[in-house]
Amino acid sequence: MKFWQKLAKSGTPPSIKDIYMAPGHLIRRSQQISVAIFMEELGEHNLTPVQYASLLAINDHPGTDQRGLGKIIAIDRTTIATVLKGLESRGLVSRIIPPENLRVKQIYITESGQGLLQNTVKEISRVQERILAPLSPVEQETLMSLLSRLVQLNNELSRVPLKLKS
Amino acid sequence: MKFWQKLAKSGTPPSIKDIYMAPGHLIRRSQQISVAIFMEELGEHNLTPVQYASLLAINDHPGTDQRGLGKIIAIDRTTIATVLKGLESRGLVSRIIPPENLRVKQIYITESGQGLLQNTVKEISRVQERILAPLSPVEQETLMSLLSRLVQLNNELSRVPLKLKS
DNA sequence: TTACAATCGACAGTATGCTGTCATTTTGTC
DNA sequence: GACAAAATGACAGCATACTGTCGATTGTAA
Repeated sequence: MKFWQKLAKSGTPPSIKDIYMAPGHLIRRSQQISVAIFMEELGEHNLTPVQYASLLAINDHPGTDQRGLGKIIAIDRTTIATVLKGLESRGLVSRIIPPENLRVKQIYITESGQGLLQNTVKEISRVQERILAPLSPVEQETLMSLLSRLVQLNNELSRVPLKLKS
Repeated sequence: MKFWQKLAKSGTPPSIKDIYMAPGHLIRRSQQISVAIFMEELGEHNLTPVQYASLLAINDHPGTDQRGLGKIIAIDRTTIATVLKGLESRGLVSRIIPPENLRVKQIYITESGQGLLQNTVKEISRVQERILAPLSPVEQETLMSLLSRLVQLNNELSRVPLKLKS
């Protein structure tokens, strides 16, 4: 029986040490560390994880509108709008209102944006390496596999479910 | 060889499908889902994950100052200050400047705060259950163990290393 | 004791992440 | 064709997360 089940039965609030073993805390810490490593490697390019993921999504799906891009990488509609506005102001991306649908803004990557993707391949690789560095190769595989299942099967629970573009 | 190592060798930027398998993305998604589940269970108590962790830390280490509390749960000095200000305004916590050290604010949990901890034991238990629900009991153990090692060994890499209070 | 260093809270600024709401535009239905 | 419903971008508001900086306070060493 897990410690939080025991606590729930006895009605006792957890202590701090319990928190250190709780999934929510471990996931939050992992995210903090993952972002910190990313910023160490990509900080000189002024790139954040979300900005990078957005650039990649645009590179793969040019012409998609803002909300659509958000769904591809599971980023909130408001957040993706802010991110794209920033990327546009840096000349990495262009937002175009097509004449046939004045509601949407289609996003395209610029040459500058593509150049940035080319120039960060090694750094991106190092980020993934460093995040998993404490684990053995087999353990790394196991962790990725378990997280994949966790994320896929819980997908609809998140506020912004990831929707693959067909 | 991992896909990002192949890409780094060939100098090719990843595609979106690569991202779906990358540690950074999986960890970010896990965090989104974890927070969403927490808010579903605790939303009616107007409690966020960070607010809850802060309350627990204060309950366990009453009288600690703001920065000290942050170190216990790996929360940035600015963020913890904002969180504690909010908790104080809701009467869950009191911030006291001790006469012997006018620099610091010692934090104490109020009766109201302790009551909140008592009234959320079951919900907190459900949060942990639901996050891990897609995995079998053995897989849950494995995941927690791997994440623990990842977080402990990468601890110093994060901007706010977790420091256990002795 | 005086000068310097370290510590702490607070603020400004930036970015992510989410809710609700609004105006505009498009689409679907009668 | 008119009208309601759906879709989209934008904004306000709140919470987390981090950097850099400042002033006030405390500790240390010359």
